[in-house]
Amino acid sequence: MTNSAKPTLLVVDGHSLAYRAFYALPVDNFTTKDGQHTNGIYGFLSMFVNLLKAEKPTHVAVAFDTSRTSFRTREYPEYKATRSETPSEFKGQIPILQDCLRAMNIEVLTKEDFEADDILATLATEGAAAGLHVLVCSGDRDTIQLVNDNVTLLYPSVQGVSQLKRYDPETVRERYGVAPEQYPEIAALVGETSDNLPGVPKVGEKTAVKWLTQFGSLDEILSRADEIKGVVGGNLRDHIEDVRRNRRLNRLLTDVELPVAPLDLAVRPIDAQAVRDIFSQLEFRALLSRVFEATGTIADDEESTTPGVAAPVPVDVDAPALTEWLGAAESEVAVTVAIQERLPHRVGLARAESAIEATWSAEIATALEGFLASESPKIFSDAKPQIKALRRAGLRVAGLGYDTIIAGWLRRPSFPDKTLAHLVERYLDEKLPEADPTQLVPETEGATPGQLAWYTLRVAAAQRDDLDGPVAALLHDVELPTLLALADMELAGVSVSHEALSGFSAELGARADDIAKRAFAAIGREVNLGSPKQLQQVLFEDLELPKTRKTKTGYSTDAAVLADLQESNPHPFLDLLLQHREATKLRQIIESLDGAIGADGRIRTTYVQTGSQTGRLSSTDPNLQNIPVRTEESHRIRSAFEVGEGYETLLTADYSQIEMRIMAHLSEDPGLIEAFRSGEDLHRFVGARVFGVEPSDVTPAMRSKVKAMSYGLVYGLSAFGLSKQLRIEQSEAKQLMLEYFARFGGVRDYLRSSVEQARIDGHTTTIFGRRRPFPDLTSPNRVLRENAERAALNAPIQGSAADIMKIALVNIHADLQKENLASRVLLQIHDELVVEVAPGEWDATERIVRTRMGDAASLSVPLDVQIGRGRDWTEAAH
DNA sequence: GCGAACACGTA
DNA sequence: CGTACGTGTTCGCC
Repeated sequence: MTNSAKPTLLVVDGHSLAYRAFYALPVDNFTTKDGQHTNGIYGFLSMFVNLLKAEKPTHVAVAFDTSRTSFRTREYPEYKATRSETPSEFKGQIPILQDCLRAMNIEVLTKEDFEADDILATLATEGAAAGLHVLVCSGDRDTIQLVNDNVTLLYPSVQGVSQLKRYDPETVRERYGVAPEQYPEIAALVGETSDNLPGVPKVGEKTAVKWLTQFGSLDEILSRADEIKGVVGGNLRDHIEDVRRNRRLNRLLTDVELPVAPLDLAVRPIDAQAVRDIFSQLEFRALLSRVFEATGTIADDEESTTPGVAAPVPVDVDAPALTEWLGAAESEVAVTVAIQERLPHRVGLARAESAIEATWSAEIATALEGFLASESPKIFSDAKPQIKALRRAGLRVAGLGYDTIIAGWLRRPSFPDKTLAHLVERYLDEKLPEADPTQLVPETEGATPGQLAWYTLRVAAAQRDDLDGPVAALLHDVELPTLLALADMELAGVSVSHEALSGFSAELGARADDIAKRAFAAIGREVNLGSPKQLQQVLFEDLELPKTRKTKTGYSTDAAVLADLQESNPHPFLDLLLQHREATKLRQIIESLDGAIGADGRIRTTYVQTGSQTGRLSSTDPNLQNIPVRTEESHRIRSAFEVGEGYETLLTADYSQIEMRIMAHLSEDPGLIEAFRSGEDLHRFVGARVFGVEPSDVTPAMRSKVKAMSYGLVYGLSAFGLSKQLRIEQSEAKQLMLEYFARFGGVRDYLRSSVEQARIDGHTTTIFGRRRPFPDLTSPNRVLRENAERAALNAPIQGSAADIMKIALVNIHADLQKENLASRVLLQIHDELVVEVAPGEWDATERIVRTRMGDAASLSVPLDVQIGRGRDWTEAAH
């Protein structure tokens, strides 16, 4: 019987081959959006798939080492001891690779205390005995000893893992000059540097083979070592014990006890959906079809359509048909509203096996109204703009059950899939039909609303499976209600006085021109003050001022640097430049705000709910979360934000020191908790402890130092950074931190342990279960790792604060509606809300806001809420 | 026209 | 060598 006719068992050393791939493939091309390295996984799978295709094994297993220690290291602790630490980027890939193999229904074998090669040896031996032809695939030369008439070794060539060289007994003899079973004897004499097994000095492959041919066996060589002359003979006699040890260690075990026998390893069909899911997480696309092809998988079940399957053509319905369709809907319905000129244009709906769509009309709106307002769960992809369009058409949406975009962001806040098209690729491995934007008359049709709803439904089904419990709760209880509140806030907008702004803009423009003239006079020529490049020429070459902090392209000219320069090398130009920057910046802000005022005198921002990695919102077009506040001039800008027509006053409400309170809660530091419970001014209290004085004796200088520290801690501030900010000696900053931690040791312990926990978990978690992955915490690259550490320090604190504010917002929004109040929340600026209060509603509104912000979370310290009232934003801030 | 780099506004 | 954002300008590139 020839080998090719026999059933074939393929056994693979997963560890050694993935390791080779890890070094062979450039990591840059194999990193997912959220930073997971995949080069080892990809390289291994690519080779593995080729093997399956070429060899068509009937039985398959992949073995892995469990750790670097085994019975060999116990016998000889130095075994492999010189190998450098396995890179963490590689280690992390192994469990994922194993998951991939399990999804492919490939047996993954490990055995505590044994190496993968011992598993291969055992399977090879047992497999051959069971009448199988065995293919051993390993990157470890010790496996050469396994080769015989029934066992062939596939060994990666120097070119990399894609080129495997076949070793049968004949090729081994050609290459090494001995029979396969004798190869370990050569290896014992020569030694193996990579395993830290020294051999006989000056003895290489050639000498070893010569001796073996001459004496017949290693035992014979060792017992007749006296007969060998010269230096090598002496070396041999001196290293006989090393050789004996090498031989003991390089003998692979063929009787490891395994949970499976070779005949149990028959290839099984892969779990197509599982493979699709894990590959999409790893962002492997082309590999998917190769796996399917090599494993003969036909992926045509209805849950998981093969790539390229066409979306159904939704039926275009009229209002009665729509009503009937909705009446028959028993499960969740996906909704897509196509928008034109900010109003609904067409609407698509999908539920299992059925997609419909309709052009917007009064009749369609009526048919939809009850369904949309009901609690019946509705699934969207990016619901907010659609809900806003429906609102403009007079329809309210309740029962928001799911949003694929928000869910995708919650799962991976680092790189949200911004569009349904991304999610369709990720979760379904299909392409969303897209209109060709370069064609006036597109050749390819974009997906219709009914098709988009259909895709949304299927993405949601696939996506929900890997949404953890706490994250699913966050989506349902916090994010989706927040989305509805934000839609109302965006629709409301905020009233801004064009008169107040335009006058101020002109004033600042004149001031900037005047400053510029004087600045030019100071240096004797005209430059573009807005060009850092030209400024560098002026400062560091013309004026020969000392070089400052380096940037990528030269030297910094930012405000901090200019202030430093002014102190060390006073020059009138420096101060004028700073003033010019301030005036032009302010003017620019005013101009853009003015331009954003709508016909009704209101500015409408867009909150990007998926806009941050921590859970915060962001605000764009225009950004209303960075309106100036610190200077006198900026108060004039905020004064332009005023109560709108039909309303009585503005209410501002902000959390005081919410991040420090969360720090107190999470760290359980008794001192910090006492600080907040005492009601004393936080920085005064902390200052008294740190400087060992009475609270009443804390000077403004002491207070500001401690304040900077407290805030800095939340960001992972170093002594260097603190000294820089406070303009004090680094030693003083260090001392300050030491004193701080001596008094508030719980804070230090918490900060340390939270980063350590994140390193173990691979992510941080907020009080409400929001997660943020941090793959770089185990990076050997110090810059990457330390950046990740600071971000991981901050994420649970900033994120918990964001959670709390969202919960407060949702509850306030609900209460205002419940009590039928016309007052409404307009703005959210991270820890502050701006509310427009209707006539006669101050008391009720103030009560709701104060209560709901105060009870949004139950921490071990109270949540303090400051409320202000006024006709405009500046006035209301006091 | 587009993107990178810089600068700077907020919490 | 302090986290999280968005926007405007300049400048080099295509």
